[in-house]
Amino acid sequence: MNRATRLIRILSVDDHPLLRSGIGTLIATQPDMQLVGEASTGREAVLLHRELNPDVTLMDLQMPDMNGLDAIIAIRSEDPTARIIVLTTYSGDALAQRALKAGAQAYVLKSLVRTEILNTIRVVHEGERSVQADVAAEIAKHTADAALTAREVEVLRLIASGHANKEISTQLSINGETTKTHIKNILAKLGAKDRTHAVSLGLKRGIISL
Amino acid sequence: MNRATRLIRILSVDDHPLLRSGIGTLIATQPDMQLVGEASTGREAVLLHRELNPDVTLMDLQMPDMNGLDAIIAIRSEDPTARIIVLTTYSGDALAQRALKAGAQAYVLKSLVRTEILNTIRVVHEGERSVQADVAAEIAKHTADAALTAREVEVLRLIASGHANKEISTQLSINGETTKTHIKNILAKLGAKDRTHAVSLGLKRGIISL
DNA sequence: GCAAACCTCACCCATTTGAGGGTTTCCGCA
DNA sequence: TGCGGAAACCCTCAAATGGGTGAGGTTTGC
Repeated sequence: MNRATRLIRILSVDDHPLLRSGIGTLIATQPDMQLVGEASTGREAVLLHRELNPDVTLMDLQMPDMNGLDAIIAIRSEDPTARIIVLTTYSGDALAQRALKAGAQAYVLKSLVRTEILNTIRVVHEGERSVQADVAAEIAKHTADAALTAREVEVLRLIASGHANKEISTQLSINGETTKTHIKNILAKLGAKDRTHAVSLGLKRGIISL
Repeated sequence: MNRATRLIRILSVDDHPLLRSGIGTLIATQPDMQLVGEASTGREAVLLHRELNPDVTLMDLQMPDMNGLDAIIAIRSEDPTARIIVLTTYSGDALAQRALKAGAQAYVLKSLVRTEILNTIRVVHEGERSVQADVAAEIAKHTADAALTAREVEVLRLIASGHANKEISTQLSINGETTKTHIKNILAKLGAKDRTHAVSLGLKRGIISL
């Protein structure tokens, strides 16, 4: 129970081996930290977390197989006390807000200098939430006006893939009119002129990704 | 002249400190390689390359201040024998082709396993052309059919911003029918179902950016 | 000097999209 | 238990989009 006598056990989740390696060496230089596992997909992360029960998990959001957000949800449902720090490339990422809502404790930009990442790990391990100040501001800017529902995000994703309304309706097993309703709501919420603009804004704000 | 007795001196250029760190530790494990410098912007890369004159440079394409492509052009104009390996996140990146044209020797995905990256460094250091040929062919697959003209890229960029055909026509001072023609050509070349899909593909292939 | 792109414009026509209104059902939460 | 949001469905109609096809004028490279 005494933190000073016990290493912070860390699980690192990222699909880029080079990045994981960077995190690994960073942690290796810290006397109070220990890397206990690495995962390259969300699915692996869930399994490893169950097995290792780390103190802190560093989680990328964009990954193949199972994305970071779903992984966070899965992990937190198994272990509501799990402490997870989201690592992401871009600020203004709408996924970040959802990740925090899903139970992540903090949100850190990958481009940050090492010391700030280490600080965040320690702060989160102490049990406090921590979100980068500028990131929080960036998120706040886009959350009040543009909070798409799960269904709308789904539709937006299909739009980005080039699907016509009919195809979207088929894929989601809903009526064509319903698809149009969703799209109208998406355009209104994002302040987009048309579907194409909506995709651009969605990408810019991290609501969807390529 | 004797390679076996001399370390491969490497310059690493990436705006993510964690990724640079990963590359650093990767190289540190290799007896025949040595990391001699790190840069986080294109501008820094040009200065450091001039100062250090490394054997091989690992260069990210997406960076603040000066992007990797411009950095490659600058470096190669100073030193036409410079060996540069492009590191990128996505395959099918149109920027990659331009980077090769600008004088880069190879093109490697960041998500590749470590050994393949190391192999590429060695091969490029040997000065073999085979890599470039292979990669060029690989990329040609994605770019031969999708070589948009300057005008078409301009139109695609405006589409991505959410502009309607009329607005595009006005901005470019061309007839509405001409705009339609350009868009038709864009859709055909990219193999896109509609303008929205074209934007997605354009982003994915690095033809345009947000 | 000619072929090959590229940019430009034109016309026809089917389909898709998006702006206006609506209604109903369900679910969580106060 | 009633309120609000989300999700589904319905209707009309003007505007925008995209496919097909052709055809001038320019620049560029062989």
